[in-house]
Amino acid sequence: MVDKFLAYIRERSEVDPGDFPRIQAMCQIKKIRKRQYLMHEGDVWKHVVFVTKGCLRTFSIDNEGGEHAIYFAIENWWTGDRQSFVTGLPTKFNIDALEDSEVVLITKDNFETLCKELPPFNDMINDILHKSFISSQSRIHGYVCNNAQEKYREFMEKYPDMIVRIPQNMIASFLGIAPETLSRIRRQLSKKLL
Amino acid sequence: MVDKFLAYIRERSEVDPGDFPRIQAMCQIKKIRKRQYLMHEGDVWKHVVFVTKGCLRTFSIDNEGGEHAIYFAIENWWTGDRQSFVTGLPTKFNIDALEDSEVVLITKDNFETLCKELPPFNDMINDILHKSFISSQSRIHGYVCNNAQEKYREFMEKYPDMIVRIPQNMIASFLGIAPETLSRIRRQLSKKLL
DNA sequence: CGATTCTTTGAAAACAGTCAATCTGTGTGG
DNA sequence: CCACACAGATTGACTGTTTTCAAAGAATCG
Repeated sequence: MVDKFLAYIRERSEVDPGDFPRIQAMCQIKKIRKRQYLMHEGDVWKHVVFVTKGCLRTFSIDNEGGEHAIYFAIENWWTGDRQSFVTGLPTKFNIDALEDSEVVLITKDNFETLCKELPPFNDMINDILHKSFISSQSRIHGYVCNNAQEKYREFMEKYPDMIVRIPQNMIASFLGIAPETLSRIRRQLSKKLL
Repeated sequence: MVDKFLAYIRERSEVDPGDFPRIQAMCQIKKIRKRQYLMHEGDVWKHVVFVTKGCLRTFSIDNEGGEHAIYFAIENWWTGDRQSFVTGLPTKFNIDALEDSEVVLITKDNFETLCKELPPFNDMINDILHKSFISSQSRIHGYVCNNAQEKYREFMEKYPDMIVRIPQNMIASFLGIAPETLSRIRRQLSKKLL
């Protein structure tokens, strides 16, 4: 399934397809079955992860043992922990699979080689970083300005493909609200639409 | 006061000081007095902004007219609206000065020239972008996982220089809570410390 | 089908928001 | 220099929302 990754690169960058075999040689495929972990809190994370199939959840565990979803990644999304990747410090997060999934892994060394030797690849990565930053800014904006109901509506609009695949209790945890609260919000919204 | 900006570049990058005059020529200084605006909602934002003095607040205004602080920038911080800068769309935010301030402005064209022609400058910018992204991730983490009191404690630890300069009602708005709530949290915390 | 996981619902408790009044410190103009 | 206005902080009473806990219904999977 590296093909999906190469197709992504073809679409998003000016990387010469002649370099694809070289990229492919640096890719490692990993299958993760539902409920299995890709990353554990405390790991030092040394890979870049591209999802080719399934759905992964990044979450943290608080002092009371509660899980908080931070990020979801489905096909054609990236995941991992950039902080740990960049700094070499152990990660505070966990990543597990919500469905049987498949990812492409690239080691830090290989990734840096690609960035250095294929400028269009590097441009693509910087572009992604840019967009990720802008989208995280907009997410912060949502946390500060929106109440629970507005957060949920925004989530629906922004990630319609996710809403149908991800359990509600995890969406609630992503939004920073209790699952019961989300259930009640959904009831209110469905009443409004009648 | 471009000096402060050049000192920042010297410290954070490998840019050859021989290029400093060239950078300086592209910088425009702007003074902003307390309560004045640097950016208005609806503007298309075409500058990069580096703060050399004072304190600026980025905020949005909701449908009921309430202000929500999104971001503060003091000396040696960057501000502006990257989304508008990159996409050319009008900004949803306002920026005003909380103190008499001074900033360095670089136009988009000049900024792109610098990034293209001075690779170490470009590296510095990418590094900043990286760190900004990581820090916004950690802020999201805080919004999802922390209650009001924990958010405030985290803010104090992270930005001790800001806490003494920024009015509490604006910190409250930054944290997404009512100013009265913040006042009560502070009382609780000060009791605990006795 | 039985077990597990997820969602919904209800009632009570905890929490945060609003409104209004008071208090404090700062700065301005007479 | 004083009086006053003003912005910001605090407090109390009240309202409304969200969480928590517990239980009962769906849905899913082996």
